[in-house]
Amino acid sequence: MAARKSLADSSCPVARAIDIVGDRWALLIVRDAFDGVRRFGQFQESLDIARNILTDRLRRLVEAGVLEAVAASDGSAYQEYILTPKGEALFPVIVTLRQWGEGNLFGRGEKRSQLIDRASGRPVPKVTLRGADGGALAPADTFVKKVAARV
Amino acid sequence: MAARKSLADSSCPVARAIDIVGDRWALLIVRDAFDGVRRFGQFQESLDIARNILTDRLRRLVEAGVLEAVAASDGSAYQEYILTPKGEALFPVIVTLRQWGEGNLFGRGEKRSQLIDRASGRPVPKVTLRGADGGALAPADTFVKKVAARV
DNA sequence: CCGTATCCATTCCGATACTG
DNA sequence: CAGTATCGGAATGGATACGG
Repeated sequence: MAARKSLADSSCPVARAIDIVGDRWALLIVRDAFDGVRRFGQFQESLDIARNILTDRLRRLVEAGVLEAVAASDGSAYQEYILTPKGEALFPVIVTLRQWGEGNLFGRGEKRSQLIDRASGRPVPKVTLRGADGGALAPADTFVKKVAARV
Repeated sequence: MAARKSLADSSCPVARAIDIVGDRWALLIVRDAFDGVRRFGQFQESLDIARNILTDRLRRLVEAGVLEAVAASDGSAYQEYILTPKGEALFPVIVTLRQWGEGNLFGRGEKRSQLIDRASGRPVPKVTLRGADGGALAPADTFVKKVAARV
C-alpha cells in the first residue's frame, strides 16, 4: 500500500537528483570520495555507518553511475570506489551545501572542518550565482519554467 | 537499539546540513517555496505528499529556522510558510542540484522544468566555483581541513 | 480549506554473526 | 579486510477518517 513514490520520472531536475542523493548517506559518501576515500573500510570508519547499509548505498551509487567500482590498486581481491564524471559533477552541490552549513548551522566559537583552496591555502570563497548580465543572481531574479523542451 | 544517529553535532558542515535537509521532502518543499508556494494545500498538491508527512516536514523546517509560519495573507485562520533568510540561503544548493539533474539525469529529448533568469528570459547559466585567484575551482584544487577554529 | 490522528506497509538503519 | 545475512527497532510514507 505505502510503496514509496519514485521521483525518477519527475520533470523537475531537483526531484530526480533527490531521488538519487536525497537520503542520509549518499552525499556523505560522495563528500568522502572527494576527500580521497576509496575503500569500503575507510568509508565505514569515516561515516560510522552500518556495513550492510554501506554495501547497499555503494551499490546504488554505482548503479546510478555516480561511483565506479574498480579493482583495488594494492592488488588485494577487493574493490575501490571512485567518482565517475557524473559523480564529480556533484562537486558544486557539496560545496554549496557545505557553505550553507558553515554559515547557518555553527555557533561562532564552534570548530568545523573547512574546504581549503590548495593554491592559496585559504577557505574556498562563497559561491555566487551569475545571471545573464554577469551580476549576482538571487531567488527573486528567477522563476521556474514549468516544462521546457530539450536543450 | 537502532536509534538513528544525529548528524547535528558533526564538525562537518555538510553533515549538519544533511541532518536538516537530507531527506526525501525537505529540499522539494524549499524548492516550491522559492517558486512562490506558501500554503499547505499548494505544497500538498505540488508534491503529492501525504498530509501527515507534510505536516511533520513543515514543522521540522520551521523548527530548524528554514521556514517561518505566518498568518495567512487572505485573512483565513491558517498559516503560510515563507522562507527565512536562512532558508533563502539554500538557493545555491537548489540551483546546483537542479543543474546536476539537468545535465546528468535527463535524456536528450526529455522535457524538464527549467530555472529562468527573469532579466534575460534565458536559463540560468552554469554555476562556477571561483578559487582565490578568480579561476574556476575543481575538486582537485581543494582539500578538507579537518578541524578549523572559528572564523 | 487546513491541519491532526490513526493505522498499516515499507524502508531505513544499527548491531551482530558469519564467510572467504 | 571486505563484504553478506539476518534480525529488530525506528523512521518514513500513504490512505483515510476526523475536527476546526
